Amino acid sequence: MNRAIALIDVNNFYASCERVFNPKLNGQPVVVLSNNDGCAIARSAEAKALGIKMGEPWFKLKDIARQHGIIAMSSNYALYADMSNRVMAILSKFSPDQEVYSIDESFLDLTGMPGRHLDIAQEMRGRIRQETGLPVCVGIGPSKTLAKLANHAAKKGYAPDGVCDFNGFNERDLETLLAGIEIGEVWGIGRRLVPRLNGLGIKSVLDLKRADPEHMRQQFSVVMEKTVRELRGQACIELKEVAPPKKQIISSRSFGFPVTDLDSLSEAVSLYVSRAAEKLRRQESYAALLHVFIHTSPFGDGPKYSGSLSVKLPAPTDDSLQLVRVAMWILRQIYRPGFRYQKAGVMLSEITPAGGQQTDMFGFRPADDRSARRMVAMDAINGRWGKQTIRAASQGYKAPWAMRQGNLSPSYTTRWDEVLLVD
DNA sequence: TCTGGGGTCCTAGGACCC
DNA sequence: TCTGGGGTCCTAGGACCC
Repeated sequence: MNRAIALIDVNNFYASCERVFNPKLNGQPVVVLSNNDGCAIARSAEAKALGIKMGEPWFKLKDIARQHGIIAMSSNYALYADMSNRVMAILSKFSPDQEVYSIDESFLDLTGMPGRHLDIAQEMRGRIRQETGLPVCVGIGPSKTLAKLANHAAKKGYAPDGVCDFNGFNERDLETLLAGIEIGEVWGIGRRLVPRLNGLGIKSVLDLKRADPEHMRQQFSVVMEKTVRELRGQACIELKEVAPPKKQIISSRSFGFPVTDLDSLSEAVSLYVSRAAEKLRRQESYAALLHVFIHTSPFGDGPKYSGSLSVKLPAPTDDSLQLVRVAMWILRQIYRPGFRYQKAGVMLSEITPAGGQQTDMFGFRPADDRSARRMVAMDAINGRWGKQTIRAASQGYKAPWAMRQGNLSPSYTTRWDEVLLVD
């Protein structure tokens, strides 16, 4: 039996979330900006129609924004994460096999489900719209790559009502459709590969589908071979139903203003390490390698510097305080005075599951169990009383470098004091 | 003045070993 | 002067994704 994999994706997710709680934004061109209000990372359909590109710096858009009355919102990740959870929970009712692929996308395996898949997809759309207010599109196909492509087709209006099921197409119609889509739209074909493929005469998705998988593997890599096979309807990429633990954890931010002194950098790095360590403990892992980096802005004429260093830890750990200590040491090694730093960050890697390390023959951790108990207490207190209630002293309290958020929407769904009241 | 953040996988090439 | 061949492991960097 043909596989039927669905890809459900919220239209203009961040912009749509803002609209749910602020209907004045409906029909208006809306963009959501990245941290520091740096770049446009989400656009409503109206903003896209004005030619606003993904990732475009906001300061370059101010003129066109004024002309057309574009509304810019600072990103509100607490709100988007909460809305995402609601959408995913609704979708999970439609199939036992779900992969939450990103904050606004989910694969569902519908293979063998009774009833027309088009109807099931419409029911998903209806329930999500009704229960969250968010608009979604659904693409269905025999492989993940084709499901993604079907979703694209639905969004572009190749199929009616926001749903497209490639399994319901006959071969000729499907090929006609694929012949009209550029290869850059295919999942896994990015900026660099498009010109190389074009050079081989492969321009449309249909061309790529008709390429020889073996040959493509030789010319490119096994990834490309899988893409070609998936386009032919052969599922090569399985659904990942349980999210595997992260192999690396990054925490980094651009500063709201250039930072020059070691003290401020120390505060920032200390905060980032603590955040990364929290994520590490949440997935019950230890890290053995800590990497810290700082750099100046890559743009402009000012003097540029980029410093980074990795340190192998004496033993894998999940202890914020130990990690902060090492990070502070690294920072002192890579810091150079006289530069205007724009960004700092840390990365934890060589991650292994907790347990196993540092246990004696009876399965107990030796004396330094205090560290583990300290972290449990710290996470519990911060969970109860709010992030950063307890923290390393090196984090400081002022954070003058913190990011700018000029137009942040309230935390409608995650803070009692900001809940939207309707009368 | 102002340019995001967080991930994964694959490959090539060097180091090292026998 | 002459200087093999094959295997593994590791890392940096490139490509992609949202």
